[in-house]
Amino acid sequence: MKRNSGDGGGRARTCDSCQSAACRVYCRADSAYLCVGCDSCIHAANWVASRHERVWVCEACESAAATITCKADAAALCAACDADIHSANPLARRHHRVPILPIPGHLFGMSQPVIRPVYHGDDVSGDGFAGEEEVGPQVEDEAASWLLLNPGKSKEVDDYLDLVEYNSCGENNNNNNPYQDHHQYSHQQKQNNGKNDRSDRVVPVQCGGNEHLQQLQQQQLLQQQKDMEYDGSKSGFSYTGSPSHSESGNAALLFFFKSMEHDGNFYGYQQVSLSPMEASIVPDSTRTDISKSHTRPPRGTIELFSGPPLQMPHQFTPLDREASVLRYREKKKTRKFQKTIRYASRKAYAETRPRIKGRFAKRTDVEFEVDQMFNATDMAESGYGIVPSL
DNA sequence: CTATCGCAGAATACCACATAAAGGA
DNA sequence: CATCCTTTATGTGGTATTCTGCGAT
Repeated sequence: MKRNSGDGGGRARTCDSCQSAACRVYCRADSAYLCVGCDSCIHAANWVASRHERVWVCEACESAAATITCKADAAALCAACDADIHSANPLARRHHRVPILPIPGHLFGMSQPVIRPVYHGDDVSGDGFAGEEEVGPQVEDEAASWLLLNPGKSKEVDDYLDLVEYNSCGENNNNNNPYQDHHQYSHQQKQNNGKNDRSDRVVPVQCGGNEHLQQLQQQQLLQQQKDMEYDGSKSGFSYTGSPSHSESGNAALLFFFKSMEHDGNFYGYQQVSLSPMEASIVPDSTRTDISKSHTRPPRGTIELFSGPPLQMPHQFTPLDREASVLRYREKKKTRKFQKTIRYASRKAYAETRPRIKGRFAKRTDVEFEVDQMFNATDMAESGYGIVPSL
């Protein structure tokens, strides 16, 4: 896990039991932070243990017990993060928040909240849309259709993602760790993306068992994928994701907002680049819903969303719907599509750095001296030194 | 109908190094 | 508690390479 940079906060707390995985729940009875696996082991051991009152760990800082649930964001937050996040802007202040409820039973099969990575920043930045867009009923439907999954759709999506089978797979797995399962899956997917093997494996191999059955499942999934992609295009919104910089692990998302289909034709699509830092401070249920309800993201992205088996949102009240649509519109207005430079100084250095075939090259002594001379001259002329960081 | 090829465009990897951030003294 | 030093992780851009989708054959 990358170290949080900037004002993002501290590191995720590790499980008090295994000391390795990131904790997800806080057991009040044991005063212990636990990962999903350990929680399952410990609290499924006996009836008394299962009655331990537990709460989710704050999804923002991942290091303190959550005290409130933000209904608008579908996120469990600690008091500090709640104050931080919901004082950011008037819209955030309007979020409906309630004291967090203890987790009943054990984690698997929970309806909410969904454990997922949290991104900080203020949503999809960028603005690829030329000018203001009209918000017509079509757009509203578009927003609603993706924001608010109805139970019927959930089933569809569930089927498509093969969640049922996948979940059961995870349960059958020896380590009982859905996080690891997911990671293994993504890793496997990476391994399989060679030119000679284009069959993006959806069904995890470790499920083992009948090879023929797996092939059949793969075929079905491919067909379902095709269907879903078509449906996604029709609804005017599909997305794919990729890490912008695999080296740094900085997983940026690439959202492709396919324009609405009119008269059976597509009118191009627009691309949104979203880095985790550009994503919203408030854990965004909208984005989460999108991630859950769309086509399987390509390699790289899956790691970003690695977590326990995906769960569909439980129930949306009219208030939730209104809030979600409102947030969707707000985001659409403030989208920025161009790349955001976080450190101008780094950009400046990168631009002046010597390159060989586009790659950064080592500076020779001569170049270094010349560079220093120029720097000295610049400082003398401008009175400024290094370009200040943003 | 399927397989293969070529092409175009998108996505990703790679590099060095300044700097932010964390931790220890 | 504040300061300094060391270590580690991150971010930056241009080009080459790889991947992917699609049409032609």
